Amino acid sequence: MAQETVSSFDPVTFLASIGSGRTSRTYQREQSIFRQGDAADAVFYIQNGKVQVTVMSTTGKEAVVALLATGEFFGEGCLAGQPLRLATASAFAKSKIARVGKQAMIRVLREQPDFSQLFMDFLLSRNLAIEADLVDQMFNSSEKRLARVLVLLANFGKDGKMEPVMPQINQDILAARVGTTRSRINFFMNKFRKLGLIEYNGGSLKVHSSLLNVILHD
Amino acid sequence: MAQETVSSFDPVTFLASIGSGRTSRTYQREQSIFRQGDAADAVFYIQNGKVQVTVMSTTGKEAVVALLATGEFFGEGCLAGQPLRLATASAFAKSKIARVGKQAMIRVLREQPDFSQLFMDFLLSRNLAIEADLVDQMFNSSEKRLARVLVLLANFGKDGKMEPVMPQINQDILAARVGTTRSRINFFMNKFRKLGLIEYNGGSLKVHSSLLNVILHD
DNA sequence: TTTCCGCTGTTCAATATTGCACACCCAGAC
DNA sequence: GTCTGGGTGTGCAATATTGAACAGCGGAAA
Repeated sequence: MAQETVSSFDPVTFLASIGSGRTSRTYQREQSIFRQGDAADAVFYIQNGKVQVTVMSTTGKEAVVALLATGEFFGEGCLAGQPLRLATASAFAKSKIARVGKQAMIRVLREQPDFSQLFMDFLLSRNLAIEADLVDQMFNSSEKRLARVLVLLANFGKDGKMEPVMPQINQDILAARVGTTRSRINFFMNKFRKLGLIEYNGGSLKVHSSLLNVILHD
Repeated sequence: MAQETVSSFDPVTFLASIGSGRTSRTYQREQSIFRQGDAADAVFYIQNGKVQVTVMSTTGKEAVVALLATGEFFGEGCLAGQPLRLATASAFAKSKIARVGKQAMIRVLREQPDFSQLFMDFLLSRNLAIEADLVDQMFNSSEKRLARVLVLLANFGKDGKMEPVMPQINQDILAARVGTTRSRINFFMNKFRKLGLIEYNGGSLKVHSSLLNVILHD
């Protein structure tokens, strides 16, 4: 269901025709799109760029719940009746984001079967991704989780190519994404480097996905 | 969006009218509906009962990914293009389950806006639930996770009433749901009992949700 | 009744993880 | 050049968690 329909339909062109209820703007890196606790009254669509969704705990810890790329939605929780944002979304790179008001979104989902299907495909794949993250957390040690995240990042936003990971990734961000402390991340990054599974040195990071898979499937 | 539409529409009546492509049958407690690795070619709907969805790791560990009740769907991963089941679904209590073939489901989603909306509402709320589980795993210790799971179980399948948890819950199941070992579950269950937060003794389990919330918000 | 079996209670050593420290490196600001 | 801040490399004690025992208990089956 997923792939076929997505390619046969251009959401950007479609979104442009919605008229009122929709706006579009550009965000710079680090700029927040909405913050945890804000009123939740719109859904967003990434026309271009990358967006990070994080949750802050009451104790100050931060967790990266999703890292999304062009063609993905976020903020859809409001459609399920969430009055407030449960997470903070911010541009991870310069991004062009479309905003569709909740009421407009509901109307469009009802009236436009093609768009509805596109959105549902997104929900389904997002569901799989979160579930995979959850299972990963429950089964694997932080070492394996880091290996998995590195492999995911190496392929993130790239068709099938591999290797260099986005420069804006640092050990703190990895810690939040993996769900552990920077101590641990640093420890394993050095271990992986010594083993030749990754390469880095201040400059950007290269990941040898095939090698890291060895860690994953010990 | 969620509640209003769900109540204005009866999926069972609707499902009965689909005709071919849909079947319905009863499962006894513990009976599996599909198993991890099976071909994924249908979506299921709980007309009545409770269903548990679990994932087995390659190392033999088991994780409970979802515990679903009347009115919820499962096996929807196949709509996202999953060829094989990633998890095992089994009846947690005697249950009446409707099975809708993948093709029939796709057709119905396209042709029946009401049903499509119902299903989308389910996907949205399921998304929130999994995300909540993920965040819980990333932030909280097993003690807090157990407290949270107990509170969720106390309300599971009940309107707003409280107290007695399903009898079929044992410490192994709790361990798989919380994502830890039985050692740990046993330790905290005794701790909670000593503190008067829960009551049990071979017989069934009673949970004092309001008291357990103290643990959650230490 | 006796046996068997599933579940709970309890222990414990081996590991994994956290939470802090503090030194170092380096590029950009001044 | 020097300062400074962000990121990295270490180390380490305090905790949390695992994984595996083994005993006891009570109901169901034989």
